[in-house]
Amino acid sequence: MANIHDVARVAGVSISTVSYALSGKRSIAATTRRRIDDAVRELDYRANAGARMLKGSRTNILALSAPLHAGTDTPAHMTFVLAVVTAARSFDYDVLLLTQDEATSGLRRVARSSLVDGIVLLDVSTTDERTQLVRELGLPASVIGIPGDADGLVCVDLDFEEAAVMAVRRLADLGHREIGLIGQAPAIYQRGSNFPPRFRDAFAAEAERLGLVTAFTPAAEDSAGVRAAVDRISATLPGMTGLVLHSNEPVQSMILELLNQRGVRVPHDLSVISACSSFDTNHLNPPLDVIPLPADRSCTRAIELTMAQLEGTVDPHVELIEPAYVELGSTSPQRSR
Amino acid sequence: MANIHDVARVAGVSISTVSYALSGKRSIAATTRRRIDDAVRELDYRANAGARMLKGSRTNILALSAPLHAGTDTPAHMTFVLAVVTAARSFDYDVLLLTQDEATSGLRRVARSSLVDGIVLLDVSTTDERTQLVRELGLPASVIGIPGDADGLVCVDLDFEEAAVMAVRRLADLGHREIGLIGQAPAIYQRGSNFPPRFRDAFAAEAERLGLVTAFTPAAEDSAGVRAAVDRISATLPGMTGLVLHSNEPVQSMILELLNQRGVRVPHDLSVISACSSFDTNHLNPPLDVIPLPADRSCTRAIELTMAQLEGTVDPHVELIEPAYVELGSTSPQRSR
DNA sequence: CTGAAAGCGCTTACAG
DNA sequence: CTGAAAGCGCTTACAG
Repeated sequence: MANIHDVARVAGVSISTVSYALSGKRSIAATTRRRIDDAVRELDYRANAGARMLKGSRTNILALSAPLHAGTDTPAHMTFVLAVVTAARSFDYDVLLLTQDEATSGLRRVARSSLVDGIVLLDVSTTDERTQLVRELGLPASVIGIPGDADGLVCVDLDFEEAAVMAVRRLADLGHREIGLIGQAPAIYQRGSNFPPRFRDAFAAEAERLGLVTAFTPAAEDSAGVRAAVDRISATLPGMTGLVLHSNEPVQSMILELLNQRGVRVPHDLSVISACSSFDTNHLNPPLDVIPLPADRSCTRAIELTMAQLEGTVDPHVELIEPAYVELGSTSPQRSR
Repeated sequence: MANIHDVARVAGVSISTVSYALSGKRSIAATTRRRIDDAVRELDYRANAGARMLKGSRTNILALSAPLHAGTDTPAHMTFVLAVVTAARSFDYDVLLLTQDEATSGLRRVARSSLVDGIVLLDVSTTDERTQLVRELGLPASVIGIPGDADGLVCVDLDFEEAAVMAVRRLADLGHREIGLIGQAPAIYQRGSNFPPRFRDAFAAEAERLGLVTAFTPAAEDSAGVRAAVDRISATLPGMTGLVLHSNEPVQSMILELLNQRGVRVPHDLSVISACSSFDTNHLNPPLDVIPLPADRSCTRAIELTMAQLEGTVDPHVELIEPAYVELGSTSPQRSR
């Protein structure tokens, strides 16, 4: 593999000039620059990563801790992983993938050996041992999601409360007075994932504030569980004319099919909103109004904040991403019944 | 961050002794070793990754090229990604995740800058530009899957042909004479993924060899597509008593529910086999006999072969993983009708 | 606008 | 069983 001395020799300059030409950190005569560029191309030169890390004190690598728990929506999870990589690359950073097995030991290892310049934490639970470790390590770090104790951390997440408020108001504005929420699998609410209860509680609070009648049920992810959830919520709230779905794609798809089988027309008989979904609700039948879970925005912001921490000091804080409402025709004004 | 000089000072030895004590590359007096271990613990020392890369000419990092195409079964894909990371870690290797956007440029970049010691390619298609690049780069590399031109490459994959043969023989042995295969989404067979046609063609060939009557249909992944597929195959082969499913979990689940709705009992009326599935078919209703797609074995083997390439020369070759048949009660002898 | 040189933190022959 | 020293390939003050 060609090194910087080879390039310098071919270009007829010193290695420092080569280095400066490539980093752009000082001005280089046009002709010199051309000779260097030619040599680089001729030799297919790229600066040795190890040498850059050692000397430059920047590794240009980020650690991504992305544990995949049972019950996690894998496609959504993957969307976040890819969004992190894409965002990191836009800052010329590569991403080292750390998994469940090594949740804390792996972070400690790559941090202590200066393999990475920063850390991104995915899928944090209310109590997550990784958060304490990140505080200890003192490395730039961003958390996607909000742990129970966010003290001293930089966190980014969709504003799930505001998303719930938005969904409730949309239905209320259309005249619906009895609205339901079908949520995630029951286990999720126990496991300590923090956004599902955040959404559920804000939903209930806003509905109460507006004087609406509500019902909530979780939904297990198989067809029996989905059917049971729909039965349960219909029984609890027979007059329900608005329904919010906070669940993964297969579950939402099954719910719509079930409604269809039972002759419930969307939105004629029931206005339905898909909340915090990371997939394209245009592919559902019918397409659902959606408040998207914007993985790209969360991840881009998390990477930006990590980069900012590398530069100067960014004070620890929680940054909530404003939700947006996308109309796709699955809600309509309440009809008199 | 403590460096090797700090450790040497605290332990009262030279840095070379520290280095050798940590690498185990020469014998160290027990008392010396203890002093070094204590110092390492006290200082929470880990060798600087950049310095090791530079001097040691090993980075202990592998690049994983894992493009996520439209139509890819994301949970299966994620299973492979995690299995690669786990296997790599067992050799003290970390994994750098490269995505679709940078399919070739990213590989070129990390290879030319000596950031990685080797490459693992996931989800290769019949014609895949990454394979030619890998040949060019001359870095240790393993391909999971089999590209059209495997020349000069080290490839690992489940023996899909043998899996198809196994499924057909199982049904034939039980006396079934008319058997069906429901495959992946139609787009998959066009896109150039190579295992779906491999499975389909071997299924047909073995059935013909045994004098069985067969029908094949792809299945789009929504409920309408699944229903259409089941209708199609029932119409083509009204006497069908054996059915093989080569599809993702939601599709297999929908098929079983559809059969149940139509009063088709498994295995009483229809023997069903789940083929090359990366999920737990015990969670289906009913649980299905399965020929697993063993992501862990493929990935472990791919990593082993990459490590072997790092050591000496491993000749390019294709390595097929023997399929296994797991009985879970979804097949039974054909009844006289 | 350019170059000579120090030094980042290791590993590993070489020497004893 | 241990140490002094070279050198991996860069980046970046320092100097002109």
